[in-house]
Amino acid sequence: MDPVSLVISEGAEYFSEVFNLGVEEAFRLIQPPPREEYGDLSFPLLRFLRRSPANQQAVVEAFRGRIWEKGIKFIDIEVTGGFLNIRFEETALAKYVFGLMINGWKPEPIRSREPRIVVVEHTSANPVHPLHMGHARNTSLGDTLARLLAARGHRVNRRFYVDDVGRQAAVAALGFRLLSSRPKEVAARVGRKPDHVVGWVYAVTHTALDAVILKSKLGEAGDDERTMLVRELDKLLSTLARLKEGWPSDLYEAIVSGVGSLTDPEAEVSSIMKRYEEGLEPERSLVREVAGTALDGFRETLSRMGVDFDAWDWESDLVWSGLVAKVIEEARRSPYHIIYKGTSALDIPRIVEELVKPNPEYRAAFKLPRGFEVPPLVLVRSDGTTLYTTRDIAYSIYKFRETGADRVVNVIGADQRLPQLQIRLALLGLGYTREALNMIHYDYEIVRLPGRAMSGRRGEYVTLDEVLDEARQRARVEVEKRNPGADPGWIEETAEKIAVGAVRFAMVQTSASKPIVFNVDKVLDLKENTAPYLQYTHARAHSILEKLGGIDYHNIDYTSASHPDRRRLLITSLRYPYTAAKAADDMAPEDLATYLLRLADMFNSWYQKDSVVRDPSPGARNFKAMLVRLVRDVLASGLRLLGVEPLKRM
RNA sequence: GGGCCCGUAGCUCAGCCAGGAUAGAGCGCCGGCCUCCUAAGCCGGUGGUCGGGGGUUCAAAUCCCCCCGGGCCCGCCA
Repeated sequence: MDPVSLVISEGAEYFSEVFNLGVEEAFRLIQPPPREEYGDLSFPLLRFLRRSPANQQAVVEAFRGRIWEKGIKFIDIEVTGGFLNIRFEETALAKYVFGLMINGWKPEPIRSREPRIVVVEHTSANPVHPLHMGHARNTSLGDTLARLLAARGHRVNRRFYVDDVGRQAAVAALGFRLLSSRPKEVAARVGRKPDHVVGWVYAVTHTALDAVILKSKLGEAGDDERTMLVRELDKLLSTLARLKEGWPSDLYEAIVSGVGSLTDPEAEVSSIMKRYEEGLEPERSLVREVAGTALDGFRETLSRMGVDFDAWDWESDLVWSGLVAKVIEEARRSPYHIIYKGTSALDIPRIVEELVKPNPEYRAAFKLPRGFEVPPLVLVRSDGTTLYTTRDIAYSIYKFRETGADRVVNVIGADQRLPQLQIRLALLGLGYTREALNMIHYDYEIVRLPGRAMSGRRGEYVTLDEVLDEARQRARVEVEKRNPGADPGWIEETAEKIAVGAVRFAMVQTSASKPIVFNVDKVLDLKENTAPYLQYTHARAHSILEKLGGIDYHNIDYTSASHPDRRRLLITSLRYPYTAAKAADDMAPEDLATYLLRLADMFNSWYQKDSVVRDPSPGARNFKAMLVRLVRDVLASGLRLLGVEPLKRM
């Protein structure tokens, strides 16, 4: 372990013992001071020492002793302004670290002392339309979280929940039934990406369905209601007109007229849903194929994004295997089971009153809104089919059981906060206490189009595919400009890596709680965007080392470290293992992103005024080269955690 | 009607959860830097009633209360 990480780890342990707080909390409290002259690391002593001011010096001495024991003696510890400040003597620090590097050490996140099994469920888009920019945020966040946690030493299991049982899949299936040809055949005939084809069929079917239902309402509406309905209908018709454009008109007509000729369209959809849940043919094969076709498209896009899953969990399997029925059965026997509006439900309000409120630990864990009032959670529809929330209860249990997970992280939009909370409360009520307490809803705000949200059922979205393509095109122009005559294959590959990096970074760099209004130019302006900047900085560092050829390890002038810019770069680089570890603990990828940008700024600034290759002194040159290598290795490691490919040339 | 999230420089955001050390970046705008390690870069300048008002504290962008603005959620949809 490098000395900085070692001091931080020791410090966390020591402070946690002395001040009687959790190791993780102490770990988090060790921070870089706001101003450089205070030191390299700081700990807010005053806050704790106020209880016993007498032993301040004793604390410092004891801590110093502990660090010395570990062989780190090039360190200065003092207390100023209530903070314990730590400063490293840079010459010895550099010698120690470069020694590690020469022996093959590379900067990596500090590994957790308590490795856990963690499930990260993310993306889980309905298999009825392509992945759009809203999903891009989910995917980028989820995959980055998974990478971060894995690098921290946890055993991570990535899962995609295939939502094929609900109404949406049934609507898409109805569309294909009206086309009376198989989804894969339609996709092949149209010659577009399979998920885009499914998305179009779904949008046309859904919109046509809504139009038909609206028309029938129009007949029995009063005058006031009528004008509103007419306006609504106009909107649907113009949506249909938009959807018609650019697609084979016979397919369009087949769906629209097909929907129009249904005597009871609502019943048609319900019947597909019901028969699918029961596993009856031909619905069973049809819905599976519709979803499977969309999934083929997902996999293509996800693989471009560098995203992989350990498992694809089909919602229908949970139903067909009897797992959902078992949960419903357990619910029926539970003391919290009630009949609500004539059907089976869980009495969530009573679970809150009787289980959560009296228990401080639960109260903290569930963070109930103040005026929390939700109706009971209905488990089954009157027609016997299940509801999404019910199936998700079963799935939540399944995720823990299947993997032996200590913790399950669900990356799901903030709009689903309430249902997610309901599911956790239901689990608690059913006696799945451990699961309820260790299921985390990692919520993020949605990505909106200017003025409105993206809508799958109206086919109103910007797909991830088109954004990636557009980004690649823009990147290609830049790469060609800078590398005239380069191998076209290499150019294409590089442009793709820049495109993916730009998109992923853009989705992850602002904290998840902020809504993003999607702006193509914002994400794709490679100058303004910061992932290409980081890739560029990495390439720059790499090319210096290449130009240099090799480093003579026996001739390094360590006194070079005292130069302020180099010292700052050394210290900042060595904060990486800690920063990445903290980002993993806090599940805050944006912190890592910010750190990498700062480091790159520092490096580029130094680069401009302090040449490596042309330094006449071999000792200084070798020192700088090692420093460049350290920075490059940090950037490479950090970028990989964010799913951004570090480039050697661009 | 109730609840949750967001409001910091012209724009995009960090800092808030765990109150303290002179509020930070990027973009934009203005002015400079490529016979020299990749100018997707660097240097300098410009720019802030931290949405508003109270309160707690030795200390508030940060904690509490009220208000304003924007988004989301309160289904036998997902």
